[in-house]
Amino acid sequence: MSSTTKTLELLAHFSTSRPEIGLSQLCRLAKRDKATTYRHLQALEETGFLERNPVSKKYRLGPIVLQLARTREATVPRKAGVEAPLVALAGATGETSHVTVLSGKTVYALASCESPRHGTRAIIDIETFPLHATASGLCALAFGPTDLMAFAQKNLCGFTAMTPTTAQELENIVGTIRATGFGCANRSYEDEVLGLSAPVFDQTGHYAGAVSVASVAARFTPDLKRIIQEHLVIAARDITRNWGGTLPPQIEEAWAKTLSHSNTLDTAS
Amino acid sequence: MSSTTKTLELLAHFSTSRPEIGLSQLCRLAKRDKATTYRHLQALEETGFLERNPVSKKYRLGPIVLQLARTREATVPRKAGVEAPLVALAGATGETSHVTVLSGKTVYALASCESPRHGTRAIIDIETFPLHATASGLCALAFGPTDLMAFAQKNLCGFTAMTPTTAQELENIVGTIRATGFGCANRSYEDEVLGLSAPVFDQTGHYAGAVSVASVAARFTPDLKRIIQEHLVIAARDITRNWGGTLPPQIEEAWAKTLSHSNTLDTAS
DNA sequence: AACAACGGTTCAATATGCGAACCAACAGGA
DNA sequence: TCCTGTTGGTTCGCATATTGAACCGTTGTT
Repeated sequence: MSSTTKTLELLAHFSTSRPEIGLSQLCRLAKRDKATTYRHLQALEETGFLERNPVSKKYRLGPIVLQLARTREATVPRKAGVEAPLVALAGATGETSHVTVLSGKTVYALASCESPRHGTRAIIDIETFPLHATASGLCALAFGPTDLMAFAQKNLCGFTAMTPTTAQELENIVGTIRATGFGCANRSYEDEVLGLSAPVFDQTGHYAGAVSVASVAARFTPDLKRIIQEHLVIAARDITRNWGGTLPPQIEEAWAKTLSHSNTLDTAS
Repeated sequence: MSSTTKTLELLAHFSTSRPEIGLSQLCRLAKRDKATTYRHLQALEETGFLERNPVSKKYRLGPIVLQLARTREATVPRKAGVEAPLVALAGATGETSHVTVLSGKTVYALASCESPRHGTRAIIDIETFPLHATASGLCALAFGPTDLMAFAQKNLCGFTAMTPTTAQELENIVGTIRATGFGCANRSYEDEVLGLSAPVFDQTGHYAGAVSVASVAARFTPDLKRIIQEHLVIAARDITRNWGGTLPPQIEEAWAKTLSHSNTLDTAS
């Protein structure tokens, strides 16, 4: 791993829930040496990726990332095409909805939207999604580049008792997803959360990301599952269209087939 | 210069006007070795800062920057981004300084900062600034949305003898502001106050607001004007940067031109 | 076929990053 | 007051990761 990679990985520890980090704290989070981390922080500071909070002396993200984000969005307008379908999806299902994008071998959160319908709801506070344990990640394995599966199988860490930890388990799950057209992660990443997702495609015709609904497992029913799936289809179609892509016919067929007899499927599928 | 710094500097070459760059092209732009640049690009790609356009094979910014921007926006709201430059501006000019934002057709005060240097000083105690009579308002007319002028001309109320009250007067003033890059309101809102302002831009590339200095007219001199203008430029650059924006080149050009021969201009300009 | 430009790779030399150890400042607690 | 545990920051010798000239294979143009 290059020095640059290690440096840039430090930025992943900043989030809305932990927006400012001091040197020692970051060393613990990243499990790194203090001197090294300090030099890394200095490099990030002098390039504008981090700045110091003048009062707390801690480090926080710098203004340059706003600049880069604007360029990215101007280059690949993704975020703008997601807002409306996402709000509609959260409203229709009453559950937290989010969109992820696949870049290289990593699944990133792009946007998320909570529904106020229930007091308890799933919170999407991670930046990158494990391939084997989340609905979005499984969707990428099922419909994304074929070399992703081999990569995922090298890192089958268990998050809950339900997390698939063998290559065979994972293959089976992905096979089901290919057949149904919907990613499903039943308490495999967090104990109380059940995720459902549908793939989204871009103008190159490749898998681009997934739109997902994270439901509280305790209130999940076959009825809710069907409602979520129906609206996932709508959202996936909308977003795919907004991104200039088209849905492969086999995806549409899988969806149609799944929905036509979804009442006969149980929630564990 | 560290390896990481050199790597991160590569990202600066991506912009809305040049959103995708190939290896050789980037080597020329950055005046770097090809092998080195290639490794740098790989580091940026595996951390998600860059991704390959699957059709053109060129590099472009990755989705992770959107994530970082969201965190930054949540960490440092707009108001926080003006504090430090505003204090510096007030300190350097010895005059009351403030920042306004344009929202719809209204110019609001966002923050203000007084300097203790003089016993008499301008007090910014209004919440919204008239478009045709204040430096901030005139700045919005000169660099903001084009439909603002028509709106302003419908309400040319006179505050002092110097307030422009005809559409033609206002057009002339705004024309001067576009040419110089600085808003100027010479006793047109309050009898004893002369305001100078510079525009600030946000991540959308649009006019976002103005940073201004309100000076007591009686002690205004060409020397003070020049000092204020120089520090307005610094503050406008800083705030624009903190808000994730970039200054249009024509603004920078206008400033450079104005400052290069400001000693030949009188205070009434 | 010749040519140029492209992305990508090799390898010796050395610049660069590394981390244990160390400093100074600060903040409770006894 | 001392003691202890923080914090951010620095030093220095060693080892290795980084460097760039040169090279390679492919693609597209003339």
